[in-house]
Amino acid sequence: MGESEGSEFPPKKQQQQSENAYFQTKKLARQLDFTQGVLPDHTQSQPSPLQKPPLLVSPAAAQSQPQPHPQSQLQLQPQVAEIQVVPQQQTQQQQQPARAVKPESPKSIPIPNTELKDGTPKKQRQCNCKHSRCLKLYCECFASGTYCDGCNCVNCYNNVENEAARREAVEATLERNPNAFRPKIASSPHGTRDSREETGDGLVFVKHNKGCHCKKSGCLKKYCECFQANILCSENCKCMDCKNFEGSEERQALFHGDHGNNMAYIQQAANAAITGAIGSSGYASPPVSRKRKGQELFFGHTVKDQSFDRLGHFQQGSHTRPPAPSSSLPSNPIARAGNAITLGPSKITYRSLLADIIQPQDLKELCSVLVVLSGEAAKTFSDQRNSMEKRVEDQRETLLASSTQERLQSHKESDADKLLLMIVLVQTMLIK
DNA sequence: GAGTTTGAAACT
DNA sequence: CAGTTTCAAACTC
Repeated sequence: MGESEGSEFPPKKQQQQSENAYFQTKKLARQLDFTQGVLPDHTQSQPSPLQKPPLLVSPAAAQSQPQPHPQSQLQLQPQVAEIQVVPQQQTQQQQQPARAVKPESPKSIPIPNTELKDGTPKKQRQCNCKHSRCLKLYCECFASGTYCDGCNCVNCYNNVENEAARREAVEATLERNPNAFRPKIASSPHGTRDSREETGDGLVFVKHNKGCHCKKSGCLKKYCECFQANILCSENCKCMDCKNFEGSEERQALFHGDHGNNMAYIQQAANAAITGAIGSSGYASPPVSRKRKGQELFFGHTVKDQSFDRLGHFQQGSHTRPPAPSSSLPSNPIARAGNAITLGPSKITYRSLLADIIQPQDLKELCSVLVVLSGEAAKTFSDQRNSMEKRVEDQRETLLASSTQERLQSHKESDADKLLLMIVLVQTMLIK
């Protein structure tokens, strides 16, 4: 058994099945054809600016799950949400209604696994697979639906040249798990963008679809998929000794670390908020370069894991251990219910990425900054198109209005996001 | 950079 | 479905 050659592609099992399942898988493959750009008609899907493109779905999955962003039909789930500043252009794009997006070429499939370091967007991440031929989910590229490009992998089949093998691998993978390429982190059925929009409170429901099964990491290391995605563990998780829950001291210790003055950090967080990275199909956090000491960014313990699940019991941290009286509804010391709105079925609520960075008192300052900036912007554009000026003025007015004491007193965490967004927008306009 | 740890994915 | 093995990323030194 020659080691790296060990596994066959397709695996024997699949080969055997392949005849019987041929037509079925063919059908699947059609939808999964990364190279074609022919999209099934999913126009009923709602293009959600808040939702990253999930995956190609099997027919079954397609039926049972909310439809992803059209683009997703070709782009597999991005592992990471883009958090860089999003120029208005992009915003507009996001707002565009469903439209079939056709990849220019296979190479376009790769999702910008934006890796931000100091605010600099980086290229798609590179895998280092040696034994999987990059044809299994072990491979991040494959798992995210992208071709390997510039990776350090060995014997890679995840490329155009080996499209056939790749396709078979995709089929096999889907056979095992029809949702294999679907986002692991996604808004819950109750937490689509609609919810968020409707509430106006920036609520969003995010959790790991399968949940993690961590045993030793306390769910506070990137081994943990939830942690890596910057979300709290949920009732889906079966982890042990979980510390990735709202209120966890260990967890808080992580992000009360050193990102204090890191503008990039703030910007990223702001962008995440802006782009709606949270709840996206992709991870909400930048994949940050590997080798990081200490668990740097915890961009927002973005999600608020509300304590009760539908059955009235809470899991957080409990997936953990001693059979806590789960039925007795352990008073959840954590759920700092500040904004902990009880959301019925969904126990996760959106929480500002900046909630722990920007304090209530900072809001006023932010307002001031924005007022000044918008004022400058207004001047800058005063001799330009009236519409532009008006726009800025509008923003300014909006801001001023929102700066009232009353507003500040009843501020919500999401205000920080909005303020930063406005600042970014105004700055962008000024730069232009 | 090498070695270890970890947990998801794959396999039995 | 549970247990085991394989794998590659995360992490440590």
